[in-house]
Amino acid sequence: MTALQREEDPPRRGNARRAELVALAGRLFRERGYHGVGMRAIAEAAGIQAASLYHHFRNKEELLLETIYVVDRDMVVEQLPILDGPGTHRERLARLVHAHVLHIGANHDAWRVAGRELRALSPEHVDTVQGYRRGYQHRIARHLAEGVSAGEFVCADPRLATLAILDMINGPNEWYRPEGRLEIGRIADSYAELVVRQLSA
Amino acid sequence: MTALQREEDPPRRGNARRAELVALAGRLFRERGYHGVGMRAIAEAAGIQAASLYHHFRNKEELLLETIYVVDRDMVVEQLPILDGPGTHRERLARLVHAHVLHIGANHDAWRVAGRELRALSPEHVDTVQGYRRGYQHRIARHLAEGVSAGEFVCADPRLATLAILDMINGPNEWYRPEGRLEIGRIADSYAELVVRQLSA
DNA sequence: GTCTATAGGGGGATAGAC
DNA sequence: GTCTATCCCCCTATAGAC
Repeated sequence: MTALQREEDPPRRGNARRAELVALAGRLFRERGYHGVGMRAIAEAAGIQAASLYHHFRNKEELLLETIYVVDRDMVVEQLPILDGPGTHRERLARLVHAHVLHIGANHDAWRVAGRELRALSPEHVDTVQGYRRGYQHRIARHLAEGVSAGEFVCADPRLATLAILDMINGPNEWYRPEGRLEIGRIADSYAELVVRQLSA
Repeated sequence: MTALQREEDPPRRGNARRAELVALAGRLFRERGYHGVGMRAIAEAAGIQAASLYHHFRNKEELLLETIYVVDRDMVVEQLPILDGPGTHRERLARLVHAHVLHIGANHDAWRVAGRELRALSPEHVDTVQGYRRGYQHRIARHLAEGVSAGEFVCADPRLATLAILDMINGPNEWYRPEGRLEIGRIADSYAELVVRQLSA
């Protein structure tokens, strides 16, 4: 976890220009896919030449990596501690699901990219990101198992139920549109309710 | 629907070689992504030259289209009629979910590609495929609404619940491995149960 | 039905000036 | 920090022989 403070050699100084370029690339990656966007297109959107991007980033993959890290690190570092907070197992799970869906709504460029373009990373970076995802998943599975022991949940296979829940709550990542019928807060409410009901007798 | 009998000019004769090449390309697309596989790589895997592929297919996209059609047409034409069969609303829904998951297990190359590479198709082909998906989705939403009327289901928003269910039962597409811990039939059983429970009071 | 050869373009990335 | 110029590779697709 602390490895993330400086996971790569180049200094992660609070560079506004850099963050700006990452956000810009993230939007293009979401719209056209990582392999569908060239360095020339990213540069053009930023109003500079392709070669200038290499002053800010080692290579194209670094742009993708930074986009994906934002999402997956956030989920483990900021959302997951909800399960260690106060309340019953049901309440804590509902709170996590709610926060998870809101996070998708607030970061949908990066989420879409993280969901689709993982394999475009190098094997080592794929491993790192998958480590985060496994951490998130395992913590939830443990929460379900503990909820079963506490008599709050009914669930034959907590690991499988975790996969089912994660696939469900990650779903809005693919179909949520800010201008659509459903406001993200309402989706978050409904999903928290559906998940808890799924785990009740 | 009948448009699919001959949706493109070149005759869809029962060509074994053609089907073989589609299956081969589908596997590569799954492993490396559509844009990550070149015509040279597909040809090499088939033991021929890249130019020879253009005797069988107009272009690269046709290879992708054929892979995706198999999945999405099957679901509407072969699986969806389950909802018109005998049984209670709960039984029919459970049967559909079960069949859906088994279909993923039996066609996981094509499913993975259909799930990830839709946007690589031309806009017209995207529309056609999305038409199938909307048909599938709307029919399920109607089933849920009818189940509510019949007093079998509890559900505040059938359309949203349909999205939640579909995201959940499409999930194994991303993580199911034939050699993994869970046999596909067991996943299908569990998911049918989870879905029905989610819709019960 | 498969081949060789090639057209024509776009890809990521680098060198070195300013 | 951005530029111009350029390298080298791979891409899809076509022409035409066999």
